[in-house]
Amino acid sequence: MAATTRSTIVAVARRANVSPSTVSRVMNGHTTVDPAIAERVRAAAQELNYSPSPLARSLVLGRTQTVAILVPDLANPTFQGMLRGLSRAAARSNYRVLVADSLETVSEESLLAGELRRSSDAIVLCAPRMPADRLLEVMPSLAPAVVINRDDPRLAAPTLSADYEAGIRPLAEHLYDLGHRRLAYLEGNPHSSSNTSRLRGLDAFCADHPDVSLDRLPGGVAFEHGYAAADAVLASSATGVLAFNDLVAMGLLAAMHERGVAVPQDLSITGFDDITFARYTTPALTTASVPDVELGEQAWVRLHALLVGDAPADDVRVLPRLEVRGSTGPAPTRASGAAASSD
Amino acid sequence: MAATTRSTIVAVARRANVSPSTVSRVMNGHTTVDPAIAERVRAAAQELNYSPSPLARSLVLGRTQTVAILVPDLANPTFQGMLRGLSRAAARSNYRVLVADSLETVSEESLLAGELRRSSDAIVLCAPRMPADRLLEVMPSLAPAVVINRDDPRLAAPTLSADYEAGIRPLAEHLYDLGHRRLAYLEGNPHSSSNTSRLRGLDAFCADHPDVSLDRLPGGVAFEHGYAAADAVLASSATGVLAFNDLVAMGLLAAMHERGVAVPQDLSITGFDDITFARYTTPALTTASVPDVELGEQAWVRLHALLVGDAPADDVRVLPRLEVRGSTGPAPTRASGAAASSD
DNA sequence: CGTGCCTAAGAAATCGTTTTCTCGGCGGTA
DNA sequence: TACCGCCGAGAAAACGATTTCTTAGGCACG
Repeated sequence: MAATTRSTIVAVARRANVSPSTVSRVMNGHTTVDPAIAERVRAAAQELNYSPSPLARSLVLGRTQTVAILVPDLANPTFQGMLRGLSRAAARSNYRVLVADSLETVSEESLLAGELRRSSDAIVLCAPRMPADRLLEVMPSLAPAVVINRDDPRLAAPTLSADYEAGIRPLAEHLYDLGHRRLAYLEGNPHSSSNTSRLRGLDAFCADHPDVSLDRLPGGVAFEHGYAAADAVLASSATGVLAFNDLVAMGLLAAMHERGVAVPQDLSITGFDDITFARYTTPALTTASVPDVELGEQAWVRLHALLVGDAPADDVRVLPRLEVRGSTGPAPTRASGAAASSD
Repeated sequence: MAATTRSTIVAVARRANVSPSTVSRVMNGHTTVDPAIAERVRAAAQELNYSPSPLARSLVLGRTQTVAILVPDLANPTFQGMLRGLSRAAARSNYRVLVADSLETVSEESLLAGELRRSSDAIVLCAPRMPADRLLEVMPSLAPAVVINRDDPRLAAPTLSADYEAGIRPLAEHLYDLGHRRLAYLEGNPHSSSNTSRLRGLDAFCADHPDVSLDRLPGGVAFEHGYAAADAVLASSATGVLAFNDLVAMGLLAAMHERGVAVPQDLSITGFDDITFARYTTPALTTASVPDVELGEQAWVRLHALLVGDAPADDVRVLPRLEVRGSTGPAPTRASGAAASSD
């Protein structure tokens, strides 16, 4: 019968008439023990429905068989993808994943990271809004750790990132090739590293195309932010809009639909990330594809190397791939332009 | 200076010239200790950058400050929502979340659940495909635990569920009211409880409407399954399709679009769950809304009650809410029917 | 002035393992 | 036959905290 109280190693030892050491040895198959005794121990363990306490093991072994991941927002499909990639890859090595999202609390992010790290063996840090100096400050206490989407060269930890700076350019060029000259960028969080990266890319683009005007508009990171930005977009008289990410683009898309603004005839919209659902919007979203699941998997590969002391694998820097779909089209002629044309 | 090696409680004790007991007392504020000494201890702790090992605490306190959640598929937005709800609610009580998805390995699901449970204080079990008897068998060893979407009355654990049986009926009635008489149901996993629940609901519906014919077609749980079912749907000559969930519906939608079948003019399609993206498809998806995030939050409420020994809150059984959007419309007249009309 | 209680801090037990360390016995060789 | 070395199993230390148990000292009261 299964013991009502959790059975311990000494219970098994008593039942098999051996010492706890021997039970441990049998369970872990470390040293060679007399086959007869081993069998007796296994039987006793079975009867008592014994399995070693992970806690006690962790304490003495110094490893928890757990990795943590901190993401800014569990509602964002991109971070969900990273979590999924990490979780599945780690599971293959019999590691579990401790998850937390920091929501909007940038201030306590580093404390949270520390706590997570202390109850796991390693951590994946995805904190686009944490100030660079603070990040550098806490990193040593977080090791082993990998960082996602922070490209500060001073970071000692392995880094996985998408090259947002280079990745946004093809989107802009795409719009340019379609004849768009008045563009708007719906910003993400102003202080996030991924936002500033995109801005750098766009600045470079503008420098190469003096005939383009680019408006920076307040945006955000989710549907509602894109939705709320609709009026500002129309007021800007831009014909092409680069949204911070797919969610923002979808929100904008919905708002434009409600206002009767035709996409892409009156207005072209691009997203970023290529979340699964980007191809199912109306029209399907032109975007730049970031392999989130793969980033999560690769994060595990880096972490695993750190954990077993292997030579650290190279940093990963993926180039987002332009994905042209229906939400972008030729720039409207001046006459048939969007409602905002002032004359 | 921060110690290079993790500082322990005895290090702090030595530095403050007190016993480890006193340090512990100060850190936890349990007994009253001399203010001067307390200050000395705090200073020492600060200087050594000390924070107690969660592992050691867990071992002696018998709680890990962690809850686990097992979901069948981390890629499914519904389970992501539950995870999010759980994680955020638990975080408010300073609990962390250990996450795992069982993917397609039903066989090892109960082992995985046990492992997860043993390294946490409680578990949320979301295992729609685990056989009922096996579920009943493992539940005792998993307590404290809550179960999501299993309505077996023999279950001792608190249960959170959506009433799929009752919830699918309004969808069917909706199609019926639109004139559809030939319906098809794209099944989920045949052995999943949520699939059989829907089937029960549909059977009842059919019993009340003898003039309706319902085809059961093999489907699945993800985009690709819905996509792949397109030909079978057309061959069935159904005018209204109830997909197992929104993902399947979206896959079907895409396939129909490619085939030039107009939705809802030629074919009406409904989903289930009302994932965030359901309103952004073309046309937007008629579906039944399940509050996944709230289910996750309520799971935490139940778990928390169990953990602190409160009276268990009532089981939750939510009724999915019909959400009519653009993917359903009047049944086509016989002449203008879908491509499958054989003449 | 002595006894008793209360407080505050240290000593030691505990949580459940793993892993040295130690010791007894056995076999092989000189 | 005696000794050395090895092997298998138990004893004990360690992991890093918390918490009971103990004890010393101070204060109040008789």
